[in-house]
Amino acid sequence: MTDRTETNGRGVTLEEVARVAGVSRATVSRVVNGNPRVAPDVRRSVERAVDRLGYIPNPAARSLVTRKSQSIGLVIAEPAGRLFEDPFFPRLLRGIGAALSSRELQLVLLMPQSSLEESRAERYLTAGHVDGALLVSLHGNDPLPAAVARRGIPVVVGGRPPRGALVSYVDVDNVQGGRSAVEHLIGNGRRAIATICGPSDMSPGFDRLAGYRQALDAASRERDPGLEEGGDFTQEGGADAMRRILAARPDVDAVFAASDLMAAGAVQVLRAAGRRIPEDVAIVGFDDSPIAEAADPPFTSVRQPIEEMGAEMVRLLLEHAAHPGAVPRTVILATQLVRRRSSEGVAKR
Amino acid sequence: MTDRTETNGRGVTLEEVARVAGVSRATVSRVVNGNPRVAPDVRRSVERAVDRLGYIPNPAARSLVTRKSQSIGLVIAEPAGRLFEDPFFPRLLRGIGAALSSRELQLVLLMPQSSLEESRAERYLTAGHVDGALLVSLHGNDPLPAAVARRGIPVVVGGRPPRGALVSYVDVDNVQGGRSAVEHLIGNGRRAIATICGPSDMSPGFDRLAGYRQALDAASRERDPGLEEGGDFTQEGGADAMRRILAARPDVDAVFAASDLMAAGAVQVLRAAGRRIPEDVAIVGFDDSPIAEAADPPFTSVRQPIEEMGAEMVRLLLEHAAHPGAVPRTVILATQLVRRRSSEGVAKR
DNA sequence: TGACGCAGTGAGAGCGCTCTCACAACCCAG
DNA sequence: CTGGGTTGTGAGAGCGCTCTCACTGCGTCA
Repeated sequence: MTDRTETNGRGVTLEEVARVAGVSRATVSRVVNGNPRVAPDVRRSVERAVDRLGYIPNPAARSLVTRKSQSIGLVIAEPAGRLFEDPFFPRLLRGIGAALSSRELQLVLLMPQSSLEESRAERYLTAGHVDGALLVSLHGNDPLPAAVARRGIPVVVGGRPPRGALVSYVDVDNVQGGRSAVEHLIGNGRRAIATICGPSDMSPGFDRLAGYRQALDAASRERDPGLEEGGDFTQEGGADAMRRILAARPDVDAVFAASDLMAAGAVQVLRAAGRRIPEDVAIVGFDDSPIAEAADPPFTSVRQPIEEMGAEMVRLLLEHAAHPGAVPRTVILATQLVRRRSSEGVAKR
Repeated sequence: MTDRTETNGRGVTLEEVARVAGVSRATVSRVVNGNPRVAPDVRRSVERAVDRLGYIPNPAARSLVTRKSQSIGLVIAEPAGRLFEDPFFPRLLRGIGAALSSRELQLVLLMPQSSLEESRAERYLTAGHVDGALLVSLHGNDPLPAAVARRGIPVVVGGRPPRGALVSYVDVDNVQGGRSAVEHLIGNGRRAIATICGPSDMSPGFDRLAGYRQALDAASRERDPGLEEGGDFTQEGGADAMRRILAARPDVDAVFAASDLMAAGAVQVLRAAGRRIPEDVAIVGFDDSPIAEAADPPFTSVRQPIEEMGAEMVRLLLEHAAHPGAVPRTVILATQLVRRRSSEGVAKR
C-alpha cells in the first residue's frame, strides 16, 4: 500500500483518488464517510485506491464546509504554577482523555498565563477552532465562560463557575469532603480538632472549611477560631498555620488540612514539637496525592474523583453540543475518605 | 463594538467586512494580516469595520490555503498511568506552554492508550492537522517517530527515541544524574552505597544505574550485585528492593534510588528495621518531586530540567519547521543535585 | 514630455472538501 | 408496456480565505 507517500508536499486529494478508482469525487467522499449508498464493487475499488495512494482527508477543507473542527478546547486558567505541583492536572487530563478517546475528538490545550493570553484564548475558542470548551480553575470573576457561551460555543466549567455565569459545571463536593474528614476524627475520639484551611476566596478552600464547621456543629462541638488557621495550600503555609494553632491550642489532638501538602508541613512542625502521629495528633489531608501515601505515617486523605470530573465534563459538553438550546446543568461529585495510619486509634489523655 | 455577535450561527466573513468598509476582500485580508501596503486611512476604516462586526478569521479557510494549522501535536504515548502519578507531565507541559505562548501556536494533546489509538494519532498527525509533532515517553521500538517523519512532518522526541529512528531529540543526562548522586554520597564518607534502580529496559532506568556504576568505578570502589536491586519506580517496588538489599548487605549505609517514590518505599523499610535517616543510612532520590520536599527528613534528589526539556523541544521543532531539510539534532540537558537532610553528615561507625 | 518605477487596490482563481440536485438505470405493480 | 419508485452515481456550487496578477495613479528622472 501507499506507494506514494507524500512526494510533492501536497498530499493526495479526493480528486486523485477518484481518478484512480475511475469514479467521481462525490463517490469517493461517500465511501470515505461511510455512506451506505454505494455499490459494493465500487466501494471496494475506491477503498483500494485510497489504500494505494495513502489518502487522508484534508481536515481544513472538511472543516471549512462542515463547520465542525472535531476538537474541543481545554482552558487551564491557573495564573501561577500551583496547579502544576499536585497531580490534579494529570488526573483531569486522564479523565478527559478517556472520555474522548472513544469519540473522534481531539483536545486542544490552552494555558493562558496572563490576561492578554486569556483574551487570545477567548478569541481562539470563538473563532471556530473548537466545537466546545472545557474551562477549569478559573479565578474570581473570570469573564471567559460567559464570553464563550455568548458566542454560541458549548461550555462546561470544572469547579464552581464565576457568579453570574450561567453555564454547566461539574464540581467536587468539597463541603461533604471536609465534613467526612472531621466526622472521622470525631468518631475516633479526638477532642480538639483543628483545621488548616485554604484561601477563603477560592471555593475549595471555603467549602472545605464549611464542611469542617458543619461536622463540628452537627456533633455539638464548640468551635474555636484558634483552631482554624489559613494556609495557601503549600507546605510552608501548612507549617506556619500549624505553629499558630500549636501556640493558641497546645492541646490540639487532630488536624484536618485542606491539602496533603499542608498536612505534610503540619506534620513536620508537630514532630519538631515532639508530638507523635497519630498517637498524640491525628492528621487528615485532602487530595489523596502521592504524598499522602508516601508519608510516614501515610496520611488519611479525602480523595477527589478528578478523573470522573473530567469524564463528566466531556459528557456534559457533548450533551450541550447535541442539544444547543439546553439549559445549563450542574453535577456535583462525592469525595471519598481514604483511611491510613495518620488518623488511626483514639487519642489518649 | 461588536453589535452583531454571531446571530446567524454563520460568523462574519471577510466579504461582509469588505462591504462595510467599502473596499475589496483582498484589502481587508491585507489589513488583517498586517501587510504594510495599505493606505493609512483605508486601514483605519477597515479596522473599524472589523471591530464593529466582531470579525474573526475562519481558521479552516485560512488553513486550507496556507497549509499551516498554527498548532503542534504533543503525543504522550504512555500506556498506563505511571506518567500521571509524578509531576513530570505537568512540568513538561509548563515548559512547552511557556515556549509556545510567545508564538501564535496551539497545542493539541494526544494520549493514545492502545496501539489502535496510536495509529489513529499517527493518522491525525500526518493528515495536516498539525505543523509539527512532539513525542514523549515512547515505549520500546515505537514506529511513530519514523512514520511521522517520513511523511514530512517535523518531529522532536522527548527522551531517547527508538533505535533506528533518525529524529531530533531532547533528553536528560540520566547518567550524569546518577553519577552526581553517588559522588555526593561517596564525598559524604558513605562506604556501602546501594542503588534501587529502575527497569533496565527503559533508558532512564538503565542510564541512572550506569551513572551509579561509573561513580563507584571512578572512586575505585568495588561493586557488589547485592547492592543493586531493581524496582519498578513505585513505592512498593522500592520497599521490596530495600528489603533484599538489607538482607544481602546489612551494613548498607547509603541508598541511591532512581525515583523519589522508590526512595520513600526504602525509607519506610529502613525505619521499620530501626535505621535512622540520615545518621545510619543516607538517601538520595531522583526527580525532585514534591514527595522529596515533603518527606521527613526531606530527600536529597536529582532534579531533572523538565521545563527546559519542553522548551527545548519546541525550539528544536520550530527550527525544523523553518529548515525542512535540516539534519536531526540531539540536545542533552544536565541534571542538578538538590541537597536536603536525607543525605546529610558522615556515616558514623 | 514621455518612459519608468512604485505604492495601493481589486478581480479572480483556487485550496480540498461536502452536499444538493439531477439523472440514468433498474425493479415491480398495474 | 407504461408509470412510479428506488438505488447508485456524477456535475457543480460553494465553504472563507490567500495570493498572484493586472491595473491605476502619481512622482521621478532623462
